[in-house]
Amino acid sequence: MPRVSKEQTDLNRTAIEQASSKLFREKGFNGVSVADLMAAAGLTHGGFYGHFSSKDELAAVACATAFSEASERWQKRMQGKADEQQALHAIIDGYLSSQKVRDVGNGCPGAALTTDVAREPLDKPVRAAYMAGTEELVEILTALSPSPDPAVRRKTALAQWSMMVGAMALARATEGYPIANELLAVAREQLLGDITA
Amino acid sequence: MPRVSKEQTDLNRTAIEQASSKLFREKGFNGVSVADLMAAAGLTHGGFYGHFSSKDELAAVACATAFSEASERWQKRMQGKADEQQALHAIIDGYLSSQKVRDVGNGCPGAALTTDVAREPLDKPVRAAYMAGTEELVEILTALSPSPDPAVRRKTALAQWSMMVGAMALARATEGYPIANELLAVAREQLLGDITA
DNA sequence: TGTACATCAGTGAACGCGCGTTCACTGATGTAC
DNA sequence: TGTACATCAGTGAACGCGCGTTCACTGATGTAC
Repeated sequence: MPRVSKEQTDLNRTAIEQASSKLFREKGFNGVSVADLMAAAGLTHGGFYGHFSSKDELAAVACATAFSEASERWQKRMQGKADEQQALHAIIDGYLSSQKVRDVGNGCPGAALTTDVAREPLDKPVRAAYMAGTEELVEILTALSPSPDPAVRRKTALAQWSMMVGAMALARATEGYPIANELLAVAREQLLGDITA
Repeated sequence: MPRVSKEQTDLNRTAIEQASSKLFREKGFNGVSVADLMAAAGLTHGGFYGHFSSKDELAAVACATAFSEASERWQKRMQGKADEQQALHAIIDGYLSSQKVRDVGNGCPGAALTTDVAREPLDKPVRAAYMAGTEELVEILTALSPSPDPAVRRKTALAQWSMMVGAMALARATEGYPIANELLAVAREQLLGDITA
């Protein structure tokens, strides 16, 4: 039953993007096939190239989608918080949860895709997408820094970002061992302690 | 010209391990084929299963090898340093170099293999190898912490480790953009500043 | 508004290719006398 | 020490399989009258 309404076509494309955004984070770019992605979107593999020119192109789109989702998640956590300190607290606390260790598919693409992106050639579109997404999240952290000096705010945000990504990536790789929880706890303590102090 | 002396057999096995240790870090477990690994060791693919029972088993061995190399590299950097503070300085400074961003194959496996290991099932041997290697490096950092309290030393080491791995992984993923160097610089500043302070 | 037809989103078979692993074979190494 | 032979590390063809991508086809959608 081919040919589908324009609305359905858009829905299908969105479904592919969202399935990819999730599956790429879980299994990496090379860990999921085009057929897997299409099946997860409820379609068959042949129609893929009607939506995207290559798997590479989709990787970039899915990466951007994942960062957008993360950004929205952060915005949502900030809502209703009394001040910047509490907003930052909510973001970091939500980020470094042991639940997120297991749920890579709905977690931060910054931590889930690092090495995948790092292994792509420098001119691949996914690299630009990853970098833009990173800046988007660092921007949010920067806005929440208490310092009046913009340079210090930026530095604080970048240091927080490195620690958040590092602790989460390491906790995932050491999942099941005591050190995984230690890493999360120490990062939380250090990052939240810095805020309160 | 098959059948080779026992000494040569050992040399060949070591060559496979070292080539794998490097290539897995560069391209990931799924990014290199058994044939690639054997070719890099100067052999043909068929002989692989005389040395290892599977690619999975080799992944664990290569992971352990990479961490051992890293540990030795750290020990070497510590040599001749006047005190713990200077030794720690040397390790961190060497770790966060922009040269290491490009030379993944000779860099820290902790940062190079995070997501690869995180995607392996919990019972795979490579996970135990990664965890043991992590503990090995964290141990070194712990020994260099200035605090008299063992719990504090451990926490300091874990926080440093998260920051080092996070900054390096992110710098690699954003290589070529200004933020890559920013991330390295900020992490260095924060980690080395903590020492001096 | 109804009808006739062109469009084109999605299907599934097929393509060439590279993967992890197996295996019959080779011939230098190692050993038994 | 020299010789005859068994061993087995390494070779390369072959296996079944899944990959990214292409393409002829289908039939509901969208359009022109």
